[in-house]
Amino acid sequence: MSKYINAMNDIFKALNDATRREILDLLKQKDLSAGEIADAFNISKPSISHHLDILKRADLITSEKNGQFIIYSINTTIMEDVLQWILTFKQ
Amino acid sequence: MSKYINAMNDIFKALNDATRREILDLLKQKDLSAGEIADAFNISKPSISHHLDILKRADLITSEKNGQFIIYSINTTIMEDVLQWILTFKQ
DNA sequence: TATATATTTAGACAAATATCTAAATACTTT
DNA sequence: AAAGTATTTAGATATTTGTCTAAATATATA
Repeated sequence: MSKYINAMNDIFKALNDATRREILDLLKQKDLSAGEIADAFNISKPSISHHLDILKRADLITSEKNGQFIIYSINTTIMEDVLQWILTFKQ
Repeated sequence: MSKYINAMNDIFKALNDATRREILDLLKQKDLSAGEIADAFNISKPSISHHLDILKRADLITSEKNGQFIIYSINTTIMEDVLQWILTFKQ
């Protein structure tokens, strides 16, 4: 099993959850702390933390510590892999 | 919850499995019967049938009965929804 | 009509997933 | 140093998922 296939697995797994897709939609607009992200959902902070971990493992987001906050940012370049796969279906 | 979001859920759920993505890759090349698809994998026919059902519910494939065979075809138009969503991440 | 072939449905089960609460870690402020 | 804030880790649990075998359904052929 190639690294490419593992990456695709991680990406599709990460995208297979409405909450995680919404998190990406939020981060598309601006960087946010874990707490700010959690505040946007009726889900506990530990659960959001877990979702962030899955997105991070898929390389869809990155994080940077800023004092006591952890700021999450979207990594749009990884979407290119999915985009390319999708494009193979265009005729 | 909108119909759009349900559709996206079904699509991402369907794509979140390497076997199902491979089935789509096969059907990209040509229409195949359920048996021909099953022959391409080391998975039982009932399991493949279940995968086909999930792909069909997501509208990613269509099926047509031809005698005792059921021929599956890819529906590329539904990929447009995913494509559009992915494209919102391009800067 | 009986038998063979193609596919799905039903039911079971182990593994993966999303969620929670409680506790731990790390940083900031008083 | 103690208390407060931000976040994650740990552990538990209910639900979902992928797989299997056995049985049912539908079509074709002898």
